[in-house]
Amino acid sequence: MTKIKNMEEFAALSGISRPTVSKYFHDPDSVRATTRARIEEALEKFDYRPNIFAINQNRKLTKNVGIVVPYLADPFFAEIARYLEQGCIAAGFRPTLFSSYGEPRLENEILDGLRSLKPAGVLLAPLGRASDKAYIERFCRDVPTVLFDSNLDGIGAAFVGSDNFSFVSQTVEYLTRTGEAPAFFEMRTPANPNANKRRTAYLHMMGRLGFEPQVIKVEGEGWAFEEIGRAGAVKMLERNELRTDAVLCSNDRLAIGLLSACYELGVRVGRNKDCALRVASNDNHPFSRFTCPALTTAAHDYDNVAGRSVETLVHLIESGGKFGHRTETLFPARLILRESA
Amino acid sequence: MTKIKNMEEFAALSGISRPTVSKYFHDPDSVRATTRARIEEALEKFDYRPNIFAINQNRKLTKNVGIVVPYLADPFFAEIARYLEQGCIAAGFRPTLFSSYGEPRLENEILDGLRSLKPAGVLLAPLGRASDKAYIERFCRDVPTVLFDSNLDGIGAAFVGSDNFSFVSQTVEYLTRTGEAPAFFEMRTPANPNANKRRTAYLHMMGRLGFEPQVIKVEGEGWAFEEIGRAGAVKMLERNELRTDAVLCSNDRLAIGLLSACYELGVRVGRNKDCALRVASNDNHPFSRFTCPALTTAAHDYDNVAGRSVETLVHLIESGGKFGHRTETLFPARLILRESA
DNA sequence: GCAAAAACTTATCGCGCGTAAAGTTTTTGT
DNA sequence: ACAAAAACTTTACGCGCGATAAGTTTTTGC
Repeated sequence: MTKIKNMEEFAALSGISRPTVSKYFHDPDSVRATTRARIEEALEKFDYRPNIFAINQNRKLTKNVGIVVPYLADPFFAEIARYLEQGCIAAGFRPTLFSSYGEPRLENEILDGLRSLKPAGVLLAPLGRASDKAYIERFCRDVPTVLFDSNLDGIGAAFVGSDNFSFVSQTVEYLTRTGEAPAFFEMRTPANPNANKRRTAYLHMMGRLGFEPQVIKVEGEGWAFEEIGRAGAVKMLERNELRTDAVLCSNDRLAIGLLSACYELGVRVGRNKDCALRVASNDNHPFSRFTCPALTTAAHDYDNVAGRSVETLVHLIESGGKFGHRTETLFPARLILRESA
Repeated sequence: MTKIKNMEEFAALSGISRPTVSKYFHDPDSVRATTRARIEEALEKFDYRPNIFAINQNRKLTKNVGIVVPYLADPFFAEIARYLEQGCIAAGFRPTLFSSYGEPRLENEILDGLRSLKPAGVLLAPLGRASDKAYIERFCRDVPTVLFDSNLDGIGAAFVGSDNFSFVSQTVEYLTRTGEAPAFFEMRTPANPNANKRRTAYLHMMGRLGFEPQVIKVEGEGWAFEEIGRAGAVKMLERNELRTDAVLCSNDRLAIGLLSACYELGVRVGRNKDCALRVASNDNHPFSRFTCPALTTAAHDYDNVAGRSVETLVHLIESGGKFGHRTETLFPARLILRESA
């Protein structure tokens, strides 16, 4: 088991010329089966791996893929990042995960750093409202990028996400069918464009069904949604602002805060007779099963959103980094009934 | 604003020789103030960045740092990863984040991939029991590595984590002082060595205080701790196994599941007279504030654990990758009293 | 079995930068 | 002001691999 320094040495030991070995590492199926076997035999004996920096320096197209999410400490993004990473690896790419942790400055820096990684493509869930859109647009002009989760009009080669109307229409329909029409509970200045789409969908659905809408906007900035939801809910409940006994939260993290407030104030939540409030929400956050009571929510299709995002990116890369026109793919929600509504 | 191809061109444009420019990028303080000014002036005008692959290929020591955690969808690890990333950046390194998602095979693959990144150092929170310890040990022999959160005896140049005895002693002391002595609630085969230390500390404390210990071991494998805790708690409560009215959970995620079970079964949790159970736990998980009731827990010193981990790694790197002897640094817990106990 | 196609070999260049040596200029301390 | 030290410039090589061209061997199809 000698230590192998470079591909030259390894090629000599395997009895194959270096260019052919190089071809093998680029795509094992591009060489003859017999030579592939000889290389792989040598590979077992000598445990050599090409120098990744030398590879990337010289290849025009690397196998790197950047995955950028707005806040990794949010289990929703951690979860979808997990799917995306696995999808990229399965497609033969080397994903690297980045989180901008809610800071536009950091988001820009990540894109800058990504540039110098010469990535074949990037999967980007932008911060949203806070994003430096011109900056991102410039980035997308240079690097094949698929946006996911959070759409920015016209930016990136494609968008893959969830159909917010499907989310809200199902919960509103369910709530109105089984009880009173819901109020809508959200942040005053949501970080994410999905929030706006959800509010619009709520207003639309209420109009269509002939109910009077009520939108409760709570104060707070940043990504501490649970605390913002809790504090806002305390105010809302103490002031008795609700004109109905049902609340639809813009997202599960707000709902978690709201349920926490209800518990503190002794407001019973659920669909039983002795309950004062029904609460539903959106996202199927990994913890929504464990709130008290368990949260009725509209679930993202994690599998399909992540899967299609990767597919689209691979397709984009194979198409040379440009699409004829920008596509937007939306997956519908799946309503998950639990105890809270 | 011409496009600059390489350092040669940039050096010419800035009026400084290439080797000096190279030195500047390695360490801006290593060049004279006047030349530094000239370079930085040119840098603003021309926006050039050295090719990161060429740098890393030729430097014996890169500025890369790998951060490896066992499960990034666990907000505890996402949170500590956030601190670590920021610490590494502040120290002038380029961190890359990896998660083994509970799979030993993936953990090994990450270490393999890390090897070829020639990292200056690695911050590793191993899976624990499931880890391939021989594999990790071999890795640590080649790459300067600081373990954090989860200790593996003798592996890595140093360990930084939390003092499990401090966690458990404070909660046990508090619970016994204010009511009945607690039972200990944990997984039968915990993934993490901290769990074993916590059980031992519990038994020790109970002995010291003269109480009869009771350890409840719930079934379940993997990293879905909430569901394991919930299912186990349902069984425990239905069978009426508890010989006390207080439960100390091994970690917050189990506690979240337990609280969920209590809610479902109508068992009131808290320190009020009308409550049937008190629940305390360990970790100060980001969501522990929002459980119902809010969870009394022993908090990790995120700041110090992450800060010291980075410090130790930087020190290790500056020492040439080896320490005289392996150090273990433990930070005590801070007891956080909330409604659950 | 034969020609064409496919896969291989040898040879050579280039990528962008780190690094070292030798010579030149600038700064420093007194 | 002067010598020593520090910082710079020029020159040159090497890192490990991608890529290409020209020539050779093997495979393929009929």
